[in-house]
Amino acid sequence: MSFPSQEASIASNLRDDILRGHYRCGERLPSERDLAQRFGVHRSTVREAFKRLAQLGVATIHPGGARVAPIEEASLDVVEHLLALDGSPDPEILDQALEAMSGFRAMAARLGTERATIEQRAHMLEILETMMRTAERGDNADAKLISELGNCLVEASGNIILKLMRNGLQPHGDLEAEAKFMRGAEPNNAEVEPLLWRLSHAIENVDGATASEAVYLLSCLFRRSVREQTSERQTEPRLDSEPGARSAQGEVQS
Amino acid sequence: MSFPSQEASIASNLRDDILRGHYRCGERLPSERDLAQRFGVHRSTVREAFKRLAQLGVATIHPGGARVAPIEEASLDVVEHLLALDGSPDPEILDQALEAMSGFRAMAARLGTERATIEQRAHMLEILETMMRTAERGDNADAKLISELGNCLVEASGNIILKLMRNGLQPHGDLEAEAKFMRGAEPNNAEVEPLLWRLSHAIENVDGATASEAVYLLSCLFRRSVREQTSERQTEPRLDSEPGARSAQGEVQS
DNA sequence: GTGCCATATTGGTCCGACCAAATCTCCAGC
DNA sequence: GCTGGAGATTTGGTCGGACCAATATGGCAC
Repeated sequence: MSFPSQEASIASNLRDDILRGHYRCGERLPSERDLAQRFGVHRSTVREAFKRLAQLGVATIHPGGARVAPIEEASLDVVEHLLALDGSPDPEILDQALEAMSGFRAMAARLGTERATIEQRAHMLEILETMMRTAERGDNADAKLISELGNCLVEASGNIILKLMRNGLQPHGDLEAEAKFMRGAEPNNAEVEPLLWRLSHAIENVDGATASEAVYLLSCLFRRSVREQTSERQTEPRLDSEPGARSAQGEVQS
Repeated sequence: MSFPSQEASIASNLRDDILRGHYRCGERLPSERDLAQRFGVHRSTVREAFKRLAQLGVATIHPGGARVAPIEEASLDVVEHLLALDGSPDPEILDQALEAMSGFRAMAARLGTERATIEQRAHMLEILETMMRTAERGDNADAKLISELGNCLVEASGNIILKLMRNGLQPHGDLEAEAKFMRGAEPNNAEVEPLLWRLSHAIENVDGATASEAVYLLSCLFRRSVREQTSERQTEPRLDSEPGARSAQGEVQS
């Protein structure tokens, strides 16, 4: 609770409220003095939180009052918080994130494949081999592995902008973070294997276009699996992890 | 000068200094009190600037001092400022940005093509037709048009994450902003035309993979042209626009 | 109802202060 | 000479209060 500074926790509160839709876009949010009183802190602390929100792109500050910005104008960095909202992400947002991740990996595959060093190429093939073995055994593919492969590709691309994009999609370089959302994904091994094979060959042959296509399709298998699983879970009662989360102000959502 | 608040201008100063490499990564930057005195403002103003930098990901603040963060860990939002540094962007960064933009458009093309409404599809084809006419006339392709096409594709994808990524690559939704860097690009029309043709058909036939490939190659033509032009310009003295820019602290860059 | 002006409100900045944690300094002890 | 640690210093985090200019608001005159 006191781990992060008060400023940080206030910023998080406000950010999440905005992302949750508690304030309508364009609406003025409470004044600094008001919020300071409400949170029991000094106004300057709230101001610092506001600066964060402004830089995050979820609010704009002008004399007369701070207003909520349309989410389409926010920073990529909001994705992380969008997915972490209320403990478990909105299925629609999650699907779009996985879709974007698929496209992003495809992009990284193209550039990374064409520019990888010998060592990087070897590492990628190694990861693919692990995935193939997993598939052959009939086990579920590990989402972490494809995340890691994506990271290798980004690294191999040597493109700083790609790295920055990844930061937004997969904060803290945390493989787990994304894999968590894909836990339980069970893509069909019969579909996965030929793609792994195709990808390996593309990497060996420095064929960016083919690698891109294969990675995209591969990621899409995960995405589809997650989506199916999510829609299943939606009908039955939730009984998995995150006990006690979602106790906050609750489901306003308008 | 006074248009932005003091906080904003201080934040910009520090940000640019960091991006320029004035402070080495991991190095402690001056204390709030120190900077406050140096800029002639109160400490709280500097603090607010620091919060921005922290949210931008170019610095981390802990008790004991703020430190410069490795640029690979920054937010995508730094790209804008990286390109605007010293008036004219570093050729290497510019090339990477155009490369990322190419890959990004390819991603958008895939998703956008598959999901566009009739109207969106028509609009895209319209833009392509304009480009074709330009090419047939033998005129230089207009970078703005391909930017606009990219925006249509992003819009058509309906993917919020893609929109957020675009914000980072092409701030303010400003078509000009990116096109400015591509001014003078003269991709070979003989190479451009068949790609335009291919792309049109892919959009009509809702063929995401082909559209993606075509858009990528198309964007790469622009990129290549810009790169060639930049390397040319590097040898001869600059005599184009932006008079008086680049007078700042200059080329430290270590 | 409409237009305008006085007033309350809001953000921007400043001053000065205290605390806890981190950093640095410097001297004792090995 | 090197090391370790106690103490002084610095640093960020927060607070209280204050002034200004721009904005928003309410109410009054038309």
